[in-house]
Amino acid sequence: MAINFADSCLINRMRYYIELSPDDESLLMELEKDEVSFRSRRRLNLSNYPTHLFIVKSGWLYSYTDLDEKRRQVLRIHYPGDVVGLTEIAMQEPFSEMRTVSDVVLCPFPKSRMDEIFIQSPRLTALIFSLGMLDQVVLLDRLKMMNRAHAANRVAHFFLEIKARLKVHTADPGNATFDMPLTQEVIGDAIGLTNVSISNAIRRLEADNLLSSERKTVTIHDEEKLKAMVDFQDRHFKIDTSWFPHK
Amino acid sequence: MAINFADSCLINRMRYYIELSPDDESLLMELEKDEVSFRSRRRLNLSNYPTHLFIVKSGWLYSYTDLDEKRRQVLRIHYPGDVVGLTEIAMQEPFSEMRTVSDVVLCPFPKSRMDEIFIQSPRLTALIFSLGMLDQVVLLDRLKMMNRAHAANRVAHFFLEIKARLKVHTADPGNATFDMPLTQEVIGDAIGLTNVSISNAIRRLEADNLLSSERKTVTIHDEEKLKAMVDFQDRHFKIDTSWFPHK
DNA sequence: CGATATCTTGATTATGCTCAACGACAGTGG
DNA sequence: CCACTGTCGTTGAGCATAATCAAGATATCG
Repeated sequence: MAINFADSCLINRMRYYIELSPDDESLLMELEKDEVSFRSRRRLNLSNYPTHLFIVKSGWLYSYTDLDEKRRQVLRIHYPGDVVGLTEIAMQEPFSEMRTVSDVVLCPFPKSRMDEIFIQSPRLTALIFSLGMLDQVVLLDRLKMMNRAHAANRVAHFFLEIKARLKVHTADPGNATFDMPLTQEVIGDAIGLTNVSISNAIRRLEADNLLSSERKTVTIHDEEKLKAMVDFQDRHFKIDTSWFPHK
Repeated sequence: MAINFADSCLINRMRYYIELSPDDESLLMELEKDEVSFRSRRRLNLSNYPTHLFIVKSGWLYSYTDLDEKRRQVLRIHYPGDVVGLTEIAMQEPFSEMRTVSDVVLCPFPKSRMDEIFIQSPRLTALIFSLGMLDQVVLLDRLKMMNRAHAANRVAHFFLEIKARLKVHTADPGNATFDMPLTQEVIGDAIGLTNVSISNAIRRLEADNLLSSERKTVTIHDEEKLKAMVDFQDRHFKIDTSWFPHK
């Protein structure tokens, strides 16, 4: 019955940043008691969970909103160790829909469970708050690229961000090659381009020998050069925990 | 010596959403003990406050990052009642710069003061957390407009967002006319257009009799029509507080 | 009042969009 | 095992929106 700590991506991710007390770990494990599985490439019907948040236990999924009949905005890509729904915690009605990219296992828990964390662990609260704010910074980075960068640079930045996130969220050792199960259409809807432009951009990046992409994987050939080219900052690698409560 | 509650935009804004206990109010008032003033249209030098956050007591300012020599991305507009710097709380180094739009009074307080709130008031913590997440939703709305909407719609959406925010942040009764001290260049840098395009877009909106803009004010002529046109949602008006801790 | 910042308007250019057709591939069922 | 289907990625032609460059008009500040 005891959950192995190593099984929880969320706990591993939290541990990446701070030391967790046994109490903190129990609090987090409590959130992953239940599991629900979803098949690949399905729209999630979460009407059974109107006031729940979800921890991603395995698989990729993304949230989006429709704009008109043919266009949509992909808001966020979710990886194992993410908490899905935090962004919407203040909303009375859901404002986004979800789709799975691969087979996915989610752990639903009610919003009100956040209370217990807020009440029992100021230190964990500070970390969750910080990670939420960090997501905002990542969003601002994306906004910046959308507004000002050309297609190829947007795509390169998008891939670098995914690589940086995978490194913290999973046991990824940081290899040059990593999984990219998203279709070009989804990437386009995320960074504001059409699938056609994504295709052209990737081919241009390949021609310049900066990266290559085949069969749902991406290989970064010269990470430093690429980072410099798009002014990429890894927001996940290190955060400021110096001000956290000590308890 | 006693601060009048009504003097604090932040407390007023918080009160808009939940009832504050006397302890909560003291916690918040503690944050506004110090004041620093800045002149209009200045770049803020905050190197004296490397680990501080700021409550905006009066005036408008904005944060931005430079992209290249000639372009920058305006990240956020800050109004009275905002907490500036929350987004960067997890960053070890500042990632944005600030400029005042009008004369501004800020109340600086150290990051670590957030601890006291986390430790002493889970209810206030829940509210601050929710408002942070709400900012993310607003950011996602903006991202959506940037990626998919044409110039005029972006500008209209931007104005509607400001109007909605002013209503909650200040004692603004929701008049059709409101202050808009930002230059067209700043607006452009915020929503990813050049000053030229902003000018054209505003003139088109005026020609269509949807709004008018003169001398640093904007008047919305048909708010409902405009909201429908750009699919605007007011994220500030009402938030879900049902799950908050009661104490 | 002069100096500067801001806004307006026009001509030209460029990037990405739309529309469209084709090829590669995976999954399905006969 | 193979034809069938649908998704996904590639490539090309023409088009549209906003960028750039530039000059003139207006407003604002000291």
